[in-house]
Amino acid sequence: MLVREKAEPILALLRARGGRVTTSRRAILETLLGVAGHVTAEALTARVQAVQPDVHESTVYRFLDELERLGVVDHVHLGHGPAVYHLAADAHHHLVCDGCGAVEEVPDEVFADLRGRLQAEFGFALQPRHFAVTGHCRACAMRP
Amino acid sequence: MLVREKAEPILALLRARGGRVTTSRRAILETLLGVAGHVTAEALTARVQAVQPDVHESTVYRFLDELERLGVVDHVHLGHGPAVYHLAADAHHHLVCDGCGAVEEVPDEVFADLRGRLQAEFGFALQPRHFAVTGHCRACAMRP
DNA sequence: GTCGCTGTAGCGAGCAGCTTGCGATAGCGT
DNA sequence: ACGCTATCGCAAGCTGCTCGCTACAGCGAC
Repeated sequence: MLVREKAEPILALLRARGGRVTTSRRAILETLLGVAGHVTAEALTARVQAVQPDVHESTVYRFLDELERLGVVDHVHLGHGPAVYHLAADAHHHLVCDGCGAVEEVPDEVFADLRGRLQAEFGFALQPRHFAVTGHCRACAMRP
Repeated sequence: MLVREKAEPILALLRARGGRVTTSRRAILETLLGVAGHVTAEALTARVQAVQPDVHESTVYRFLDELERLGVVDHVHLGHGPAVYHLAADAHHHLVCDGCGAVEEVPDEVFADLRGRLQAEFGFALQPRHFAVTGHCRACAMRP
């Protein structure tokens, strides 16, 4: 399983920081690595519990927090619902439609001009990852 | 009181749509008009209750919703806390610092290039009002 | 005025999405 | 194998809103 190989260096990093590698954590990490794209904490918990039934929701939240501190994952708020988690290596930005909720991923490069401008004019280092950028998708823009 | 004059056309609009003007609603609207900038629903409720003690939190939420449907106010999520409400007429965007939580308001015009690009390349009509744009302010960008 | 239809109010309970305190358990360095 | 302590599962708690209910109060019509 490729996932297991990807998990090892992360677990090693965790250990190096004085953390402990438990069966729950291994299950959570491997599940997360096996998911393509976005997952909510709830969905991730459900998937983990399919393998290790008594891994608790709170354990998942605590470990995701830890992984975030290690720089392995990020969480993003796409709208009014739960946050979604994804691998930090897979960095990108999100356009979310206010009308239908559709999510489109866009490369960082699209934000280059804005980034330069905010830096120059406001000294602000843009990092638009934590919240999605909202608007209306092509289909929803047609209607009022 | 200037606020009372600004309230009237809005209340008239509300009435025209079949809504009713109650003392609670008048108090909420006048309080909102008297607040410069952003308020959370909770803070607004507290201010209203200083004048009309038994206006309930749920009434404030319901009326803010209504005002949002009328296009009078907008709510924005600046970060992980409660949403803030402000007058729709006072439209602008928000830069929020992930480090210290500082909020900077920027004119819409700064987003013009990005808007054009997202429109051209993705057919996406940018409306980045509902969620703040995150990053690091000058001070926080200095430190890791 | 006052009648009556119906939109709103206040209240309390409920809900989603997370967070926390706790005693028990299990990693991992020695 | 031992012991320190990080982490666990669990339940309860918290915040920020939302909803269902019944009584009340706008507002148009008479």
